[in-house]
Amino acid sequence: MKKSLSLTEENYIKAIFQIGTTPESNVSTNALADNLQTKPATVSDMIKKLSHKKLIFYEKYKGVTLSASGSKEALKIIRKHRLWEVFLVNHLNFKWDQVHEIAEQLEHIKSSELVNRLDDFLGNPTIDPHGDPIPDANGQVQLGPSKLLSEMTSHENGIIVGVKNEDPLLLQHLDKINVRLGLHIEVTEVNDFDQSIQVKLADLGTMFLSEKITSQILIAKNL
Amino acid sequence: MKKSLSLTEENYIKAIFQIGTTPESNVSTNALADNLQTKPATVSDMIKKLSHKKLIFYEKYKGVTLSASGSKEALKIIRKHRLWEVFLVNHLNFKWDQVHEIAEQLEHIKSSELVNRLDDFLGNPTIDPHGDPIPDANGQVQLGPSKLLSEMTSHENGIIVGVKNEDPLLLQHLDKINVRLGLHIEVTEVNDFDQSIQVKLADLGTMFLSEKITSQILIAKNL
DNA sequence: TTAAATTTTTAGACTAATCTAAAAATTAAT
DNA sequence: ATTAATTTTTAGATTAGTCTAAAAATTTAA
Ligand SMILES: [Mn+2]
Ligand SMILES: [Mn+2]
Ligand SMILES: [Mn+2]
Ligand SMILES: [Mn+2]
Repeated sequence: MKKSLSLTEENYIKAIFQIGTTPESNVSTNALADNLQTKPATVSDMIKKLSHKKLIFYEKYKGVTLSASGSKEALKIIRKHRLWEVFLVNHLNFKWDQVHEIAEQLEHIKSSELVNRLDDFLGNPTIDPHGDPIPDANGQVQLGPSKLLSEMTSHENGIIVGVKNEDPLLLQHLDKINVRLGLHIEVTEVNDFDQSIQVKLADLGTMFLSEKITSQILIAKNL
Repeated sequence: MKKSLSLTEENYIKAIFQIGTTPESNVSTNALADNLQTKPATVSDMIKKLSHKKLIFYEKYKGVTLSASGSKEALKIIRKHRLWEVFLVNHLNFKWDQVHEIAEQLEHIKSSELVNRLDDFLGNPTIDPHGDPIPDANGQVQLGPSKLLSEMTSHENGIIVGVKNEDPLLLQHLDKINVRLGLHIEVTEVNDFDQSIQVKLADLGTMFLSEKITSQILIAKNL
């Protein structure tokens, strides 16, 4: 039986997964240090360990990518994180801006039985409170097509399906201006100078959104 | 703001609380080493640290007792442990013999907001699945009078209100012989030789119970 | 009340995770 | 194509938590 990952190792694996885009872009030492709020020297050490454990592929000075077993571990952690976020919002009445920090702790609880029962208790949700897809017990994620609101042009429309970032300040702001998942949105005007746009939100009227915000909002085609 | 306790420190504080009886019996180094599955030398070191942090009172070679702040911390951890056990049994359909290990992890999740919301979600339970009282948000526990089944004499009767031990093998055995919390029990005979007793359980008829079992079962007066 | 047994503490060492400072390799700019 | 800037790795320390072995204190027994 292979020994289970330490909390720190889990956080590295998750960070590598989340920084790395598809397909396999090599994740740099500095990017990891940044993401994990640690120093490059520390990352270099940990990378050697994870590489030795065959969780990542590593060539000196070339960055890392997850191996198959590394990806599997990452997906398990992300699954737990997102299921717990659903629990916190749907059953404990937390707001979507309050759950990420707590889920950062809960995602490390080790018990596959617990995760699967939690999944059932929650009704096998497919997305978390921020619109992120929840991997199933086999690590499969199904992810509908979507694009950033910042990439849409005049008269394009769709449904708000996610936010890319879980910064509480962003989420609270979106709450305040009534931008929520599931709402229909239509771009009415794009300002070429600063990329700010005007949108019509469901039946709540029109509003202006800065590029800082539109670059964090995911829209799906309104089929 | 005082830095929060490490997972290890929390486990020491909890162990000291649970070993120490009322009033303040000094908890020995060996008892702690035993309970925490570690070595006396390790305990000696940690004791110095906890003493320095004023969580325990310590005199060399004399054992330790919790300070007021130490007790407060212990009660917070125990509250979390027991609330999570209620969640696991009542909402995720775990059996009472399956929850202790998982609760050992969940009890270290740090968020008072989470604990209090969980408490409300569960309906502010006063006991956990093993009959142990759950401290409230202020650390208050209310504990009805009870005695061990092993201390009862012929014709005494009462209600089964708790088990002292969470060993899965004990709990599974109690399940198998239909010994559950809330049942009425009457001692029909005590065997002086081996302290085994015969009992009448609710309307399930009579059975024999060894001292090993009766010494783990708590009975309250049937008022 | 000495001696023996037990408990507890100290001394010294190890691992995981971290840091700073400096060296080495890579990448970008002249 | 050299040089300069940046990134990454190594070297050497540090802290928390742990261990073994040995010394010191306490408790128990003769
Ligand atoms: Mn999150
Ligand atoms: Mn999320
Ligand atoms: Mn328990
Ligand atoms: Mn319990």
